[in-house]
Amino acid sequence: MTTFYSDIARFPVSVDCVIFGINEGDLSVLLTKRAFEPEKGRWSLMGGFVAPDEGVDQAAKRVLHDLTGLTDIYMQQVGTFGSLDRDPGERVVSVAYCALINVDQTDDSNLRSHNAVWTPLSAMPRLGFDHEEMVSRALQMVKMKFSFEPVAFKLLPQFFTMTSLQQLYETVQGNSIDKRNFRKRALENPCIEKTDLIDKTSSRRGAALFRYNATNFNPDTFRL
Amino acid sequence: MTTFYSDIARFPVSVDCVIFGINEGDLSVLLTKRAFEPEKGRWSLMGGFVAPDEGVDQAAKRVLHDLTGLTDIYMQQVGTFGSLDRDPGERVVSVAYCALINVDQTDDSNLRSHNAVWTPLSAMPRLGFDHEEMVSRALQMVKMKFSFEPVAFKLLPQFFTMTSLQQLYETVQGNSIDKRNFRKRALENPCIEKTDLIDKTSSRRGAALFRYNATNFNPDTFRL
DNA sequence: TCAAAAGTGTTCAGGGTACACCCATGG
DNA sequence: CCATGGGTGTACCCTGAACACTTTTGA
Repeated sequence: MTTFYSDIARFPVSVDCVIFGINEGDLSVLLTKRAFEPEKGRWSLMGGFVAPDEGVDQAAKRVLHDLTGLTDIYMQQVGTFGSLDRDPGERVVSVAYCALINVDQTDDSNLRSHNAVWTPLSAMPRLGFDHEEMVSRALQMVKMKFSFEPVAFKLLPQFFTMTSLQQLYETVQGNSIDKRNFRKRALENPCIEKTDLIDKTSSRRGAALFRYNATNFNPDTFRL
Repeated sequence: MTTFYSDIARFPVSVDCVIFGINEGDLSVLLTKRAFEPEKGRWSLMGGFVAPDEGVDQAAKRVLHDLTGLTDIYMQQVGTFGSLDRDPGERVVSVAYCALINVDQTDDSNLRSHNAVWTPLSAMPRLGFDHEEMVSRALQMVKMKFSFEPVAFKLLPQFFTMTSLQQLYETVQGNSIDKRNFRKRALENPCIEKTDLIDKTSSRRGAALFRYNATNFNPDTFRL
């Protein structure tokens, strides 16, 4: 390859992943306790450097995959953080990504070997670098999308009850929602399908299980 | 400074600016004809490389300032483009920014010396690199913000008529708006203030000039 | 006097919100 | 039989959309 650019600075480029999941009913983020300098011993997001033979988005998927074992995960760029002093080790430009995953599908032993822990948003420790800013920006982005895009289902198992879906919306949006209004709105979306399955774990009566069907998703009418 | 990271790749990081303005009534973008390889002779966004002693956001402001002479300009990150092959010259990671400026305030001679031209969105040529994607993403972002944030005023002169404000909204949103409804909504926002000034250039009767007053801006109620 | 843009209220419908009771079942 | 969560319909209000005529003044 011919190189046209000379005399210009080059920087390490990293990706940092804000990974959201519902753990024990709480909206949580995967955090790791750093095993290396800089910021050794502090909690931080899972990240990694972009390699010469991979795109930046690709690097984010690799980091997520190494940590969780998951592939084909929806990831969204949150933003790029490029202040001079954001990394005390060296000047690094970092691209933050946000992922929404179903906690049940993660490989627990893998998480343990990376010192990764699901941490409820309500009990977040201080994070190293500018990772708190990344988390809050990612959260804000998720909140915005929740009403107009079917992102909630990425956090839930394939089959879920209306109550669990509603609780998820209440958690993320931080308010309480009227049950009847919520169910009415939900069922207006053809992509939310009732199945014949019944969940008996949460009540004596049993609750119908629903499923998200992407085939019936209509981006113009979806609303929740 | 101690360096903790070794054996990792380093890349040139660039910024590219999608600069919107209203030129002769058209929503336009500042494009330049590239004077250097790669992609010499093609139209592209104005960009530059991030220097070792400046933050990424700072670099974007510098590029904008060099081109337009403007300072203190609202710039918003659009996203980071990091595909392997996005730049034929060398692998470059680029952060796209979006700026909204008032065309009247730009230094025309400066623009000329940079081969920069205001180009209506309706007559965009093909752009080099992945700049078309950057423009469309930036435009989408502006459209989203237009209703809920007072960004329109960044494109207009300090004093403006209701009609010009409405035309701007119609242009950006791509629809036509009822005059009475628009004016009613506009005046519900205390940050839009009527002045005693009258513009006689656009009609025999003369139109009242309004002003955006940031002091009275309320982020929770603003709507247009 | 006429052309051209400025300015001004009301009506109606649809969507969103508030609200309370019966059902099914396991223990 | 009772405690627990599941499931259902209606009334009202308010916001957003549709709609037409008068005013001013320079040429």
